[in-house]
Amino acid sequence: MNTFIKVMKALSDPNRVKMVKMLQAKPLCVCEIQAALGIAQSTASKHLKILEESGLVRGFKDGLWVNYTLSQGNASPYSASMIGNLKHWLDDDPQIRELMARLPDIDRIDIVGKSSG
Amino acid sequence: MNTFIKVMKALSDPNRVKMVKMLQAKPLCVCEIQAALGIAQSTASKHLKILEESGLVRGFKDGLWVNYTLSQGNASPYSASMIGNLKHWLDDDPQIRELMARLPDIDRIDIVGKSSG
DNA sequence: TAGATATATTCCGATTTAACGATATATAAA
DNA sequence: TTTATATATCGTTAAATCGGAATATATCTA
Repeated sequence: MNTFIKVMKALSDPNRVKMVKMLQAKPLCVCEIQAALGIAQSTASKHLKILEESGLVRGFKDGLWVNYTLSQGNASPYSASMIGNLKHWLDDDPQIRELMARLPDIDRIDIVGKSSG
Repeated sequence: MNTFIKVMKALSDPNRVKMVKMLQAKPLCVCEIQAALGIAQSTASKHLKILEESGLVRGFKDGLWVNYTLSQGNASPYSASMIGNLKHWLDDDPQIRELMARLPDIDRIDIVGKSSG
């Protein structure tokens, strides 16, 4: 029961759902997700932790960066099923469309140093 | 997006998930659900309202009673899909098993007057 | 070692949520 | 109309949640 509740709670927040949709396109680091959603770094990091603990995403450390990806059947059947559903769900949503349209322009290389200039 | 979030939020609470599982077996009125879960009447009523607004359940008035049932494809694809998933999900869960085992004994006829005796 | 940087964690305030008791509403029966 | 009863709503309280700023941690570079 708790495993199921965790997945439902993880998907109860618009920012976390947006993160899942973004990760369908490509792996992203925290700073890219933060930039795409326009939220604080700590907020992005915390949301990703909740997603990870639900089994929906995984984080792979690569030097200073942590690359997040969608889980691939390794976690619970609930998270696996929801990841499958979300492959097509919400594709028509205006917020999601706008976000996905901007995603190709989001790149950690462009983000570096943005805050100071 | 909001439609999807509502379904996820509705299924983020253990008592509401239990209600959905119970309604798989048979339609139930508020007082039966309240009795099965051991919660206050106002609490049961509010949870059912949240489930109804998410499209997961529907309430049919019958005199003094309101019979709640699972929705049947009339609502959003999200609620329809989750209702389908929950047909088999959580059947092994200890809390759900115990609840479902007690369900045949729950009947509004037996509940009437229970509080004063 | 010292400095820079990406991420995680902590702290705090604002909002939401869940629970209950009390009350309001609607309907059936007397 | 009065009484009883099933459900819905309101008011309140405690706990959970979300957001950002500040700080801690880890890693790369000089």
